[in-house]
Amino acid sequence: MYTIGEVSEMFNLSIPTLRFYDKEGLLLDLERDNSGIRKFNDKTIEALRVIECLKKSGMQIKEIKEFMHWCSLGDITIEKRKEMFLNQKKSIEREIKELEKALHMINFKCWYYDEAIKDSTEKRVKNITPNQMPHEIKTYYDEAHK
Amino acid sequence: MYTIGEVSEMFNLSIPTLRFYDKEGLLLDLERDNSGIRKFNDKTIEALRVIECLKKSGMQIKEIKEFMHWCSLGDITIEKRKEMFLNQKKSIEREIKELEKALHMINFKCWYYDEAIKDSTEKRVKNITPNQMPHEIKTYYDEAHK
DNA sequence: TTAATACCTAAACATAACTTTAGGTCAATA
DNA sequence: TATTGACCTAAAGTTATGTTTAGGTATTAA
Repeated sequence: MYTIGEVSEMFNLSIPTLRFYDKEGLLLDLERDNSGIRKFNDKTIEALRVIECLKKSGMQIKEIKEFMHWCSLGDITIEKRKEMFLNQKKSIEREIKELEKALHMINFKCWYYDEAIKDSTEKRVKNITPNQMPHEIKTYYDEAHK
Repeated sequence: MYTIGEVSEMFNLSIPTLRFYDKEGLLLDLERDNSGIRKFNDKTIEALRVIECLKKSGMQIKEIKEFMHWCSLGDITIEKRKEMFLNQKKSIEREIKELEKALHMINFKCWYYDEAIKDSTEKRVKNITPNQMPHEIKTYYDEAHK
């Protein structure tokens, strides 16, 4: 059993944020003691791990809430939950691809500014055509401009 | 030269969003015709490509604005700009790693629900210990719970 | 000439996800 | 006994990133 302060440290989430998640219905298994103080057990901790993951993958709080609700309904929602994770998987994979595309542009820009720094000016590098670029830089450029 | 409507289609950004970017100082090279209508030239288009990339990589509008301002100051800001792209590169790489971590949890959950679906209940799979999991699933599990 | 279309502005509104504030409880310590 | 520290609530405030609204201009098509 953990207090809200301990959990706050464990997950690097502020205390108000944890209360907010509770209020929003993300922590369905959260217990309270006699005087109303939150007691986080292993189930809630595991829920927070899942929440962390779903948030990172771009899911909104109300969707996570819906998922938590499904969990509370038991075995009849197994297929729904599986489908949700499958969608989330696709969504993360798309996101990673997008980030890799952005990385290509960034790599191109890093090369570009390295060249500019050599000359102390953008003048020369600004006019380089794709065919004059080093091969792997051209690849970045083409990817970013396709 | 493109109109705002054309650019909106090209980048899949709404017309109000483009006007908003302009107002926020992201489109410094944007020209206007006599009657005040925006004319997007190749330089603005390229700026939008960079904006798209920086946004995808998690940068905020006011930081992008600052970068655009640096660009307008010319060669004296080359090093600053290089540094910014280098930081952004690190930031994207961190982000990709985070997403891959989330993907591990998701892959574990997909396996978990596949097993549960086979049984029509979570009862059995819920109690499987890491050592009883298929090897690659255990890897996901360990990664997600480390 | 009138009507449609594509543009313009300023300002208000919307939304998600928190954070801050103001006021209160409760148990342990000086 | 008084104070400190960790918790509680409800409600208001904040921030980023747009979107919507209301009212106006300019060009073209019927």
